[in-house]
Amino acid sequence: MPASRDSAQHTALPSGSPAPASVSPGGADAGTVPEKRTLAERVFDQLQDAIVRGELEPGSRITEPGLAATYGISRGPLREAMRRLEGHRLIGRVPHVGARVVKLSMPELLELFDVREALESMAARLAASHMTADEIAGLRQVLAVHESQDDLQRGEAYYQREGDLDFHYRIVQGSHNQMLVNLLCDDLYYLVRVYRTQFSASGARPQKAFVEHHRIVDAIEAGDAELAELLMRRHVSASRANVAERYATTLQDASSTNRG
Amino acid sequence: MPASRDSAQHTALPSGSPAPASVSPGGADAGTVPEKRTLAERVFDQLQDAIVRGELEPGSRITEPGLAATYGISRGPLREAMRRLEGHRLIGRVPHVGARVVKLSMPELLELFDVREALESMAARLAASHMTADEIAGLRQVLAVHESQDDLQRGEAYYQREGDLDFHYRIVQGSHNQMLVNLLCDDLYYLVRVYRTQFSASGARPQKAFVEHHRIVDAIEAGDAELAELLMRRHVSASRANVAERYATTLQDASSTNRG
DNA sequence: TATTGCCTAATTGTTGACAATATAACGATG
DNA sequence: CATCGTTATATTGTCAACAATTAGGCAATA
Repeated sequence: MPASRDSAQHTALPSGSPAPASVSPGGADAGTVPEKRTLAERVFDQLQDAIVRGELEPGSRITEPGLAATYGISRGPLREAMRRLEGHRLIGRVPHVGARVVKLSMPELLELFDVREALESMAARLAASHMTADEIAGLRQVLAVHESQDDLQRGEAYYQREGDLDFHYRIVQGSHNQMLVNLLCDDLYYLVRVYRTQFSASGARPQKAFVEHHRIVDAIEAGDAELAELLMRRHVSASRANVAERYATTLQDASSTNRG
Repeated sequence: MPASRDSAQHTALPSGSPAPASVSPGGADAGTVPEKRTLAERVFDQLQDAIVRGELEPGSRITEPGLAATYGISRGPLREAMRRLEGHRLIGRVPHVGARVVKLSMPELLELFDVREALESMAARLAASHMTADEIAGLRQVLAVHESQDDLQRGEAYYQREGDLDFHYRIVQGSHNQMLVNLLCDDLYYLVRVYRTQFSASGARPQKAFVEHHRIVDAIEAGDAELAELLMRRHVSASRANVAERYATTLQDASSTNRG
């Protein structure tokens, strides 16, 4: 049983939604209960959150005594949490030297997009075959919320970004391939969020993305695996191209500024 | 720097080969040097190897005092190694209960194949664009050794299996996408090896695989990314179908035996 | 006999102290 | 003045002991 005790709780949806199962008692501060989970697990979640939200400077050094003091635990469980973070690539470690918060370079980000393209297109393909009616309904609801919030606050809205990730998240769930779910939801999507805070990436091309999202759901609902795969591949690829182009522009501006 | 201190040393090739860089002093028993790496790293490698080779029964329980005694270390580093193994999905853990060696079920194995299909087809596509002449030459050499050994001992040869993995391994390296390399070489390929020992899978359809391997290299050498991707996808997919069919046959035999 | 409750034993979770290593500061020397 | 070697400090690696939790055995009871 390789199982999956992970598979993060996501769902930025404000109101009640069909949503997957796992509600888990991990939501915010659940009062002052003695906290049943292990210290290592708790501090792992806290550190993961801190890194993803950018509260821990990307690339900054983190020391064990420092963190242990901050979180009020000893170094034992802390080291286990750090080893886990290392596995998820949220921190980098060098033996006898120390650990640093992950700092994505643009090449690495583009690598991430290629991996996402491969995995998410496969997820869409499987989702078209395996997704249940309920799951598809939930997906449609995500899109609805998604758009209404875009009506409210256009542009690089916070909820738009989380909403986008929620959309992808649900399709991956819909693949019913647990290994895929673990890879994307437990590892890659956290890196995506790190990137978004690190580069303070604007939601980017929301209008086009909306249309693409709808087309993908249509294909999934129609059970057209090939089309769903193709559309998702294009969707991620376009997102990647968008980022790459912005980056190229930035580089160009910088160099011209340096010259002038 | 998410870096990559991992990326296992593979290479089942008997003679000297161009091979990638990282030779590292991790080769076999290097005498009686004081061993520079940390205990946690060493025991991680040892446990990983023991699991992959099937020396630790799949699904069997492993206790910390037991392992600590076996490897002559304390529980601290051992727990860190186990946390890492957990991240690589080679063991499953439940808090306060214990850990078990991974045991792949057939559905999980088929999931693994789907993920491989997605990632490796992407790797082949990138390899077609980014692989150097040297790397391609090395790849061809792998194929040569591969076939000559098949001449020697036909069928489910040990080297054939490792050779097959070596082939895939090098193409992934050739993608020059470090994230892809980490995912496949550090995680998935170990699971593949677990499966091979667990199901004592015969190399399976070696002749057909040979031809497919050659076609893939041809496409990569020609720089035909689309074709390389397509061929790799078919190659993995065929392998999956082969496994699935064997499994179906096994099930059928079992049920008819039960009936008869 | 099956079930329930307690109790013992074993294992996991956590801690603080000790040893080994690397970074940085500092002074000596060319 | 720059460079090299030494020392000092801080951090990481490792260990052994203690606390908390779980699983299994055993007796008592319906």
